[in-house]
Amino acid sequence: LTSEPILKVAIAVPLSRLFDYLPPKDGPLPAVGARVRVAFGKRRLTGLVLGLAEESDIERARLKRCEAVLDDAALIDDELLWLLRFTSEYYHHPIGEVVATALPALLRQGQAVYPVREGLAPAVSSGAADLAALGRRAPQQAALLELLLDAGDAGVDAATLDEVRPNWRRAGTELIRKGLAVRFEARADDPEPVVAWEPAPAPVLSEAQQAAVAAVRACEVYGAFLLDGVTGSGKTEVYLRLIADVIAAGRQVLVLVPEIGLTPQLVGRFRARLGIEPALMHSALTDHERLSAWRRARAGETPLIVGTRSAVFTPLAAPGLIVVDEEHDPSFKQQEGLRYSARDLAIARANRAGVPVVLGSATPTLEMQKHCLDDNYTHLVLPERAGGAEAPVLSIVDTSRFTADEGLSEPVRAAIERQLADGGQVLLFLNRRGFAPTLICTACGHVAGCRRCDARLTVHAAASELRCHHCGASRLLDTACEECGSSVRPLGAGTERLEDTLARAFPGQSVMRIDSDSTARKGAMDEALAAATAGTADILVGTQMLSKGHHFPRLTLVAVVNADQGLFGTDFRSDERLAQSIVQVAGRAGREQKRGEVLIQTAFPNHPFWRRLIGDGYAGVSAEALAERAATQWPPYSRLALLRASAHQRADAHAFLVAARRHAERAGGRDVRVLGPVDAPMARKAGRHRARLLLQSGQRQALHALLRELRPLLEGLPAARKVRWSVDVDPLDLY
DNA sequence: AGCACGCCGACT
DNA sequence: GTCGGCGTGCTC
Repeated sequence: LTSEPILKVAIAVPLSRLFDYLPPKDGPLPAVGARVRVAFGKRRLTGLVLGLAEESDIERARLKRCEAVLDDAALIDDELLWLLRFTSEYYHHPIGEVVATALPALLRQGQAVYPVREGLAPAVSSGAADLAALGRRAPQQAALLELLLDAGDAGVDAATLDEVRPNWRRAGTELIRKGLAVRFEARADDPEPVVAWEPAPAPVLSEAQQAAVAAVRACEVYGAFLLDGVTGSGKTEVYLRLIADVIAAGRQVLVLVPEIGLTPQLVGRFRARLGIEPALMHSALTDHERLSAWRRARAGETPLIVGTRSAVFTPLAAPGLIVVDEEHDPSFKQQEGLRYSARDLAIARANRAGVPVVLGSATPTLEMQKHCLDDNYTHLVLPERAGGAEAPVLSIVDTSRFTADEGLSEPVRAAIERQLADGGQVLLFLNRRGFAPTLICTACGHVAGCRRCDARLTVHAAASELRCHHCGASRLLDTACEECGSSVRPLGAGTERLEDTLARAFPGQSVMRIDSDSTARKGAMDEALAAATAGTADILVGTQMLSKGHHFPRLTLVAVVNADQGLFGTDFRSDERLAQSIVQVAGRAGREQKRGEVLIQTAFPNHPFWRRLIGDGYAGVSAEALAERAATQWPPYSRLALLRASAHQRADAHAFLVAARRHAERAGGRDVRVLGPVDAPMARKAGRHRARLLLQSGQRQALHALLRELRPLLEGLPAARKVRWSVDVDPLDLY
């Protein structure tokens, strides 16, 4: 006689362990993957059963019994459970919290997967005769019964009854007592999916597209494919053929996109070409909409799921293909709490499910290209479509020769004039908000700094303020130097100043600035974009937020005002990002019959980066970066982990990382290196001091083993010190 | 994370 | 005399 099994339950607390419970007093054992309601401390919480065990570290007598089983079968199947466990292990994040992020809010709160439909139905034996018998003596009951008989065997929902006969319950109880009606409770299924419509005809594929489709089609198990092609090269068409295949085979496709708001065209094309309504998963859904989409995906009722990063956790009854569109987009990476990369999890999931994963991008990340070089992934290249718009001319403007005091150099000014005279629209891209990034004293050189952190303050002229773009602090604009009282001068140019300069340089033209300051008001962004698209604005000044997703038909010139930021960044991705954003903005310059022009203002015109970009475009830049990293940093570069800590007290964040570092160094014999001093300047943001420690290893296993050892140390921190920490794993060490 | 316990300052 | 501040510890 074996003893009762023990339930291993994941609970949403920041502890990386499972909690043991005894099964409920009566009723069947919960399935692995089912939710249970448990007492946890003084609280009642919903947890997910992740396993059954014979024994527990805690003696049985001290174990609590779980109070209720919320699902009569597994809510989460083995495939998805594996992904949740993997996520927890890989990102060193508590399993309960991973489960919580993966579940729709309503399920996390313990609601039933399917809403219950309750109502009243006529008893099989009842009929017109009973109606007559009730007669005038019981008119309420008679009327209700008539309603039920009209509805037939299926009966009527309580909700419907509430509407047509608000006081039906009294009469209903009587009818039930008399055996004339029965109460029913049934699972309310989701409505039938929208009837398919006639798919739009498919265009003829280019040779490269055919080859790409054939390569993925030939893959009947897991395989990763990098679909590399610029905008307009026909990536979507490749997705469409593959998706259509998979759906025809009765399986499901999961498509991850960076931001659903930016991809209405993509969803529209799916709809038109596939003749089905995709299920959308994104943050703008209500809890009920999200649960409904989740349910349908899980039941296999919807063949196509399109969603943003959290959609990687959508359950799939029959996965057949995973697509990650714009693979390089940073929004696939969650930057808070559980720091997961939806792209990497999508790859892991495809691997586990034994299905192909297609990663599309015009500017693929270095790590994906490295995988292709190593033959882990298949590189599918779509050349620019013949007959399409010609690629724009890129040229460099040397700001060490042409001064660009207020953001605008003479060659750029001349180009703007030329393009405007020709009826074109101009976009100036400057990734720096405000009037000027610095306020400097003309006498002593003092720079206005933030009092809350060590960043310099940005001048916002319209608001007459100095603002810290780091911690958010702001104060009134100084009229004189706070140190010596001499006059102060704004140095350098932000979007606000550039807008000013342009308005003065081109008096007759309309200048429009689009950045997070100008679009802070609700709806302002849409208005601005509408004006920009319609062409009512001749000159656009914008930050990063303007770099993607919008098409301006009249645009012929793009000027990258300050291109040097990305050139010498400390972030190992900064050059990659710079190339990506230039390629992105450049891709939008030019209209029919008119080749676009891209001007890049830089003080380092001879930097090899520009030579490559102009010569070979993004491929050249990334090839160079790949070669350079292969020579200097790989393989260690391929296994990185960033340990982040933040605390109210600077000393606390510091002490924490010192402890982590000491531990890491003791473990040094196992091929893990600690990079960067803990004493590097700590940023202050949102009232917290943040510090980071970079760990590097040639061996994935060794790095993860070390992080696992660090976990108890991290979790054992006194809560009162308010130290928060997280681990970033980046990113080549997946498969 | 939440929640309770526990010990020290200003108050219905 | 208590209410409540947050430091400390615990959660199967």
